[in-house]
Amino acid sequence: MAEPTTIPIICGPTGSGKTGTALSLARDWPLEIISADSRQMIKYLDLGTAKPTAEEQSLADFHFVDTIEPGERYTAYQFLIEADRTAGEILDRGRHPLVVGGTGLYLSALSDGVVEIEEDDGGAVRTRLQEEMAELGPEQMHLRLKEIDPAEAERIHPNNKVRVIRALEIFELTGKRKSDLAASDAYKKSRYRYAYVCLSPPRDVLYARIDARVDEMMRDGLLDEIEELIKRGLGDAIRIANVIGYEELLDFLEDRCPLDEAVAMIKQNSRRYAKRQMTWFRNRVRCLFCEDSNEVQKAVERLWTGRE
RNA sequence: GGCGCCCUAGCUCAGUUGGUAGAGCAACGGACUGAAAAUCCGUGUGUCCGCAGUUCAACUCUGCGGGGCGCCA
Repeated sequence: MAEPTTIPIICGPTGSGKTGTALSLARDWPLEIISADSRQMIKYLDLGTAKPTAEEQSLADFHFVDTIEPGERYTAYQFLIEADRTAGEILDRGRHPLVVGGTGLYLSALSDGVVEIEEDDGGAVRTRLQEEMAELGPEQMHLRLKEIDPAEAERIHPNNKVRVIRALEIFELTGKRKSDLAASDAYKKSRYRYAYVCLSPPRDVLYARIDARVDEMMRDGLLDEIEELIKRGLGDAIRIANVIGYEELLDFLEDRCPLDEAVAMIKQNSRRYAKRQMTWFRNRVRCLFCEDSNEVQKAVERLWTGRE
C-alpha cells in the first residue's frame, strides 16, 4: 500500500503574507488553494477579512472563500469533511492541493481529526444550555459538569462558559463524557497526511504590517462596505459573525465610540489575534517556522518534489 | 524674571510618618478536540528625572541642576 499523499499547509498569523506566498507558488505550480480561514468564508465581508481580491482569485483557484452567509453556522467538523473531499478532487485533477490559513482549529481538525458526535438539530440543546448559563451562572454550570464528567471539569476553568456548555452539550447529545470520547478512537480523520509550514515574521515587523493593513482597509472603504451591508439588513448577521474590523466599526456607527478609537481597537484586536495564533502554532502543532515567504515556498516545493 | 504645583511601569496615576514600590489600561506568556478573528487563564516588565548632602538606611528629607504645567510680571 502506498504512503498517503502529504499535503502542505501554509499557516501563520494574520497579516503574515500567506496569500501572497501561495500566489507566488501558483506561478510555477499547478495548485489549488484550500483556504482554512473561518472569516474569509463569509460572503460580503471582503475588505475587513483581507479576503483575496478578484484579481488575486483570478491567479489561482481558491476553495472555501465566500461559501457561507453572514451569521451562518459552520463547524470545524464540516471543514474537515469538505476540505478532505476537495483535496481528493484536486488530486484527481492531477493538481496540488495547498492548504492556506490561520484558523488553528480548522487546521488541526484536518490534520489530526476530530471526535465524531451526533448533530444537534437546529442547536436546540445549546440554546437551552446558554439560557441556563445566563440564569444559573457559570459556577453552577461548572458544578453540573463536575458531576457528570469530573475529568473534563478539571480541565476547564469555570469562567470559560463556551467550553463548559460544549462539554455539557456533548453529554446530552451522546450520553458519553467528552473526556472519554477524546480518549477513544471515535475520530473522524482526513485520508491525507499534512505538513505544516508556518510563516512567522518577527513580531515587530508583523505588528507594523498589521497596523498598516488596517489603515489600508479604511482607505479602501471598509466603512462603506459595512454601511452598504447594514442597508441590506445584514447588520445583525455581521454582529453574530463576530469579525475583527466589523465589530469595532459597528460600535462607531452606533455612536458608541469615535472613529479613531474604533480604528485603534481594530489594530489592537488584530495584534492580539495574531499573538493567539502564534501561541497555537508554537505549542499545538509541529511545524517548520519560516521568517519569510521565500523560505516557505522552498519548503513547500521540497514536499512536492519529494525531497525531504 | 518671580511664585506655586508636578516629574514613580509603555500610558494615566496611587503610595511609602525614611527600611529600594502598586492599581487600571497596554504588553507579555499560556490553554484550546464540531462557536476559534470565538472563549478563557496567568504574569509587574521599574536607575521612583539627574547630581550632591544628611542618615545605619533616601523613591521619601535638604540643596543644586534639568524638564513640564499654571498664575503674576
